[in-house]
Amino acid sequence: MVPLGREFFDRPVVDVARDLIGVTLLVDGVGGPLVEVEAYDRADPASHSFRGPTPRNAAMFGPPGHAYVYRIYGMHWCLNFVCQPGSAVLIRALEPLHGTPLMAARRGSVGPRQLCAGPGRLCQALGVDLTQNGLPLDQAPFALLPAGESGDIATGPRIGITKGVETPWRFARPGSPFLSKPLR
DNA sequence: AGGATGATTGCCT
DNA sequence: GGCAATCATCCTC
Repeated sequence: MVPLGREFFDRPVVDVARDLIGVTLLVDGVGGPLVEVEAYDRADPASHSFRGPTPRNAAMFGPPGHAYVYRIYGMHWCLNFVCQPGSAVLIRALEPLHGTPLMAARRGSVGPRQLCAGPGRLCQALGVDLTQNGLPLDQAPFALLPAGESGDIATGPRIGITKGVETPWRFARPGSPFLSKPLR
């Protein structure tokens, strides 16, 4: 198994995204196995990095294996894992397994499948905001635990974008009840 | 300096 | 299924 340090992330972003399915993400001990992610890279019109570095996307051009957090629609946070320069993996959904009472307290009264199904919901459940932007993923508050077994992985078009809509860079555990949207 | 937009979510019909 | 919320960012003038 490839260790989840810098060398894991210093690879083509699509390879990293695939390999992240099943990896357990914890933020201060709260989290679970990733079931849905998306890849974005420098040559991709849907990516924040497409038009080059700016203050907001600076972390995307920093070292691999760090967090890139940004605010979307003026109200939600989205968490990414930075790979090679200008590329990152958007963390879209995970299976709530560790610290679920704290997740529920943060998310309000929603069912277990709604705790971390979507990038904004996941950040709310795990307490992610701008204070984690740029932090290394191999140190507290983050922890990444290698996947146990590599099950099936489905691919499809990414969600919520208006450019690059055909690019099939969404990766998910097929049939998982914890996805933001179903994917075969 | 001004305005359109967004890697979303939840509430309404 | 449709649409409002809500505001920092970034493009255009």
